[in-house]
Amino acid sequence: MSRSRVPDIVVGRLPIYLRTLHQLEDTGYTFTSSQELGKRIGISSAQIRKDLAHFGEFGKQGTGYEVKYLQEQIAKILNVDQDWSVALVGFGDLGQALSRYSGFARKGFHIDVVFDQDPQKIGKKYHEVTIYDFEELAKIVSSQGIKLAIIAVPGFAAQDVAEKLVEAGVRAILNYAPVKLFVDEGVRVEYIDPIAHLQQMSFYLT
Amino acid sequence: MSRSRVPDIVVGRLPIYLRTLHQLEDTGYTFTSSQELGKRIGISSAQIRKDLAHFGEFGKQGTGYEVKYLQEQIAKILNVDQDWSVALVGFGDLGQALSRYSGFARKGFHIDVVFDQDPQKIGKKYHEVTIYDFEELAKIVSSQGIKLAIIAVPGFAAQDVAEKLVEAGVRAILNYAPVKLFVDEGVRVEYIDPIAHLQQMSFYLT
DNA sequence: TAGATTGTTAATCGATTAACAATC
DNA sequence: TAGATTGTTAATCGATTAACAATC
Repeated sequence: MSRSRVPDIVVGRLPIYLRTLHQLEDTGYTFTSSQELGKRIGISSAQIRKDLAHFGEFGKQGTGYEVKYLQEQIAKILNVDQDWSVALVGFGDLGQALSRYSGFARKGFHIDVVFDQDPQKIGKKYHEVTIYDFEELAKIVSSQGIKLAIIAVPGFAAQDVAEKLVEAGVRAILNYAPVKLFVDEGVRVEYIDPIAHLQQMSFYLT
Repeated sequence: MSRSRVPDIVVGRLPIYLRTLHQLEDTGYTFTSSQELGKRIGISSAQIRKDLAHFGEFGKQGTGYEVKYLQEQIAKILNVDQDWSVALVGFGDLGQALSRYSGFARKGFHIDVVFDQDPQKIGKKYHEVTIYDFEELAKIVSSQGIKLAIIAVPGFAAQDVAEKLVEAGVRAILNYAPVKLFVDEGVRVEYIDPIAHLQQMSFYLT
């Protein structure tokens, strides 16, 4: 079964499944079912079973899924059964907040290098991280084999940063800048845009 | 033409259209076309025309759309031709970063009140914002008629906070906690989950 | 007029849901 | 055995794309 054609929308739900399985585990569940999961996530049980079927068979008729086992399997599928080294570009307000946020590391995404172009910041250490000159990005990212990056620079600079990152070997970018990024096919980009979400919701307000 | 059945996915694209129109305006464009917009956003021109058709006719055959006019119309549709007062709940690392982020206010979403349950923080002022006791949430939110809120509390506390917010009259919630929120029908919830995005992308890494 | 682009309808594509035989 | 739940197929639903008459 080739994974190359698993719909992106299905892959996007796997982290939610994983999260929910952790919550079930914390609550003391040993087994669960597609129905239970669906209820907690807010989708149908059929969708969960169909999603999982893309990757194999993980349950037992009559009894459902073993929480721990399904958790491990999904973690493996997502490649989050290992740690990842992440580059952060941009150390303004947002970048600083992201670098201080412990949630990334707790889930295995370690922000190991940070870049900025401000001479005031370069070379300094803030809360354990050293800021490198943006000029050194190519050298450092490629020598450390970093595949994941977070962009937290102003919109006008984001496309340029993305190109440099991809050039240096980055294959996936989490982009906080409010611009569409155009990158080589095969490089993944995900967007975080809270303003867009607020605007979408304000549509429904009176 | 009833707007009550505009698909949510269409509403979700309007902020992107708006953003792109601003960029075009900044670059000096007076007119644009669905093709131009589509190219910049990465979707088809047909989709843009079809999306806009839900709300009226905004273009001219042969010449396309006037940038400024379409901008104003979409802003009006989204209700972002006015300012909104926003409540922020949770003043930990994330909440502090959000309250310091000027991007919300710049787009008309003003974080006017902040709540936390930590007695160490309550009553203090940080960068112009005063922190209120979580106990006062109902009173303050309802008396100020606040309809929009941002949740930045730990996962285990989020559902409880959401219920209190809705009780106090909040109709739309931007949720940074990694949990599904169950709220009354008619209350909108959007989720910000960078970890989920990173995990989704790591699926594609080797 | 000729070229360009809209708004809209029909065709296609893909995702979700319903249903059920298999089986624990 | 009886009840529960899986994995999977078929039916439904909804979103995207293609195509084109209308018209600036």
